Amino acid sequence: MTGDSDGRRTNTRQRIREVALELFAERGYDQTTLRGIADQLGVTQAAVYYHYRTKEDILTSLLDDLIEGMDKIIEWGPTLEPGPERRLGVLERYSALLAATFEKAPQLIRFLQESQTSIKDMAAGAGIRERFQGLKALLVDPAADIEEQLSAQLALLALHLGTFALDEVDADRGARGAAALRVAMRLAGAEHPAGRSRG
Amino acid sequence: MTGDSDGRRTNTRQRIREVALELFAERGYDQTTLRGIADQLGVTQAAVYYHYRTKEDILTSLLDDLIEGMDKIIEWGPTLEPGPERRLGVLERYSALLAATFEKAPQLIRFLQESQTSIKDMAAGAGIRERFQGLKALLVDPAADIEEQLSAQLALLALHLGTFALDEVDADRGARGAAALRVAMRLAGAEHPAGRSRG
DNA sequence: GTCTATACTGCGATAGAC
DNA sequence: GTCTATCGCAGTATAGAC
Repeated sequence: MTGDSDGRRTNTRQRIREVALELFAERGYDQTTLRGIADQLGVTQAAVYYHYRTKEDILTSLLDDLIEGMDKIIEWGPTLEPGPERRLGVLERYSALLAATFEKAPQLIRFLQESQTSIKDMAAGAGIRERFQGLKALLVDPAADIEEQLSAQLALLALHLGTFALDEVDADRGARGAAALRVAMRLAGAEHPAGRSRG
Repeated sequence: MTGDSDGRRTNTRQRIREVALELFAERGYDQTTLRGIADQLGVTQAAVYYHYRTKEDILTSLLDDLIEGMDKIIEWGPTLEPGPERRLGVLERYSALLAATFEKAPQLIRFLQESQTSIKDMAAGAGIRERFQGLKALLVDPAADIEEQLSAQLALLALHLGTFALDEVDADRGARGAAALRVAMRLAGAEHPAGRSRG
C-alpha cells in the first residue's frame, strides 16, 4: 500500500524516501529541507514535489508500514488473556516488526525516538504515539503501580534501542536485537510468571 | 553562574528562559521562534535579543546547571571502585540532580529526551550527550556484553522517564522519581551485588 | 518525469530611536 | 530595558516549459 514498484519508469520515489530518512535521522525533520533532499539526489527540488505533495507526505510514507505492523499486534494482543504469555508474545512480535523495519529503513526508529517532539503535531507522528500506548496497554494494566508501568514502557524502549543504540559495540544488528529482547522480557516480566511486581 | 538575580531591575531574563523552555518542550527547538517567545511574554522580539545574543544562547543557559551537575557526578564517580556500590551512588546522585533540575525547569528532561536530534549539533547539546556517556561509563564496563550495556543505558533512561513520563498516573513527581530510581537500580544491578550478568 | 523560475512567507538578526 | 523598522536569507510550494 506504500506505492512502490508500480508501472513507474524510475525509482526516484523510493530514492527520495531513502535520502529523506537519512537526513531526517541525521539533522532532524525540521532542519531537513526539500532542497537538501533534492541536492543529494541530484535532482531539483521541484522533482521532489512531483513525487510527494508535501514534506509531511514523505514522512507519512516512511511510517506507513510501521504503523500497519503495530496495528496488527494491537489487534492480535487481546486474543490472549493478560499475563506473561501475552507480554512475551507482544514483545516478540514487536521485536520482529522493528527488525523488519530496520531492513527497509535502518534509521527510522532512532529518528522516531529522538525527534518525537518535532513530529508529534503531524498525523503520522500522533499515530505512532497512539499505537505505542496501545502496545504498552497490552503489557501492563493501566491500573498497575508506577513501577510496573515504567517497566513496561522501558521494555518497549529497550527494543527500540536494540535497533540503533550501542553502535560502538562490535555486534551485529541481530545480536543487539536479541539482547534487547531479553532485557525487554526481564523488564516486562515476560519470562518467569512469578517473581515480579515486588522488588 | 547562570546569571540570575544580579543587579537587574526586571526579571525578563528569567521569564524568557521559562517561556522558551515551555515552547521548546511543546513544539521543539526548531519550531520555536523568538517572536513566539516574545509574544507570549508580552514584549517584542528585539527585547529578547537584548537579553540573549542568539537563540542558541537561550538553550545553553537552560542547560548550564544540568551540565554542571553531571560533571560533578562524573568527577565523583571514579573515587569509588567499579561495582554495585558505585552504580548505586551514581544513580542516586543523578536522580537527585534530575529532581533539582525539575524544580527549576520542569520540562527540560523531556525536551532533551525527545529532541536529541535537533540539538545535537549545538555545543550545549553535544555537551549533554558527552556527559551522558560519561555517566554510563560509571555504570558499566565498556567491554561488558551488549545486554549489560543496554541495561545501564536503560537505567539512566528510566530516571529521565521518572521526571516526565506517566503524567496520566495519579502520583506526584516524588513518587514517580522514587519508582524510577528503583527500576533503574534493578536494571543496573545496584542492589544485589550478586545475581546479574546472567539472565 | 523532470526541469526553470518565481511567488510568498517567516525566520534570525541588526540598527538606532526612545 | 524596550521599542519600531528593516535587512538578508532560507523555507515550502506552485506554474508552466520541455
